[in-house]
Amino acid sequence: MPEKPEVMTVARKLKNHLVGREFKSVEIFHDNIVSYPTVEEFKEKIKNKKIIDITTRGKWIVFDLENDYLLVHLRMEGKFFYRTSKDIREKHEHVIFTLDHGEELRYHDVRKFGKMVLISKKEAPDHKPFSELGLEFWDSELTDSYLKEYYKKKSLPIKSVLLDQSIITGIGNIYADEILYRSHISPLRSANRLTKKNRSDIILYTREVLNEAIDAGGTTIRSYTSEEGVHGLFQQQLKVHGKKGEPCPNCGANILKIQVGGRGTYYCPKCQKTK
DNA sequence: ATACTCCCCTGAGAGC
DNA sequence: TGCTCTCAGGGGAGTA
Repeated sequence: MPEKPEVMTVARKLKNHLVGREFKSVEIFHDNIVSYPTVEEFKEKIKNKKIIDITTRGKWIVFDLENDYLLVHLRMEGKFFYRTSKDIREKHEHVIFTLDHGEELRYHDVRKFGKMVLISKKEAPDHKPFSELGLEFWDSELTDSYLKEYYKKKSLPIKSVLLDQSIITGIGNIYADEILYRSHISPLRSANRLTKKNRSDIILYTREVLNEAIDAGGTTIRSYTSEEGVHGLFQQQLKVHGKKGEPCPNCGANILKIQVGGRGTYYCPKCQKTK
């Protein structure tokens, strides 16, 4: 389940291999992966597009193609592999880009949850998904007063609000738990009842957790691995996520697992106070 | 406007 | 062994 650190790791690997190359054509084997424009337009527009750069915005991988952006969201299990036209297509390879030199970039996604968007740079800023993404965690505009403006309208649990990509973008289920643990805030607290100190801690520890995870190359958990060198080690530094029944590293209390907004949520009931 | 529910999709793991 | 059931979850759509 790639979040910002994993997406950045994948994007960096792709960049090293693909900048300066060209998409010759593309084959789509599962139409729902392409969310914009139509599949036919997507196939037509991608032809002979040179890859200038590869970056990220939120959890999206951004292929900079001169006049267009190709955006890819890996969702739960999306991965890229390099193959050649001689390799038979595997069961879960749904999109195959033909590059030069007979090489192919294949998008593999067991759950078929991933999404791709091909959009001109001109219309991109006012179009989904760019138009609905909040601040990156490193943005200097991410301040207590910025969060306050959003949080004051939110009675939802802070865990759910951390996953709202229109406020801070890039946080997913694993890092949300870790951020709240370090902030000593219960995942169940309503966002509009947080103190200024709570909001400042969220910003501080969001940056701390995500930067540490990036340094570790991301988190490798459950099915999420990638042939393209994403074998992150941050799972070794997780304090609460996935630790149900284990002692809290801080106080020794049993880590609990609950559901918050339909998401599995791990926390220490002693360190992370409800008020 | 916010918040809630359902849905997408498949494989892993539990229970029998 | 092999079957059926439940769960995992980011985010979009539809509805209250």
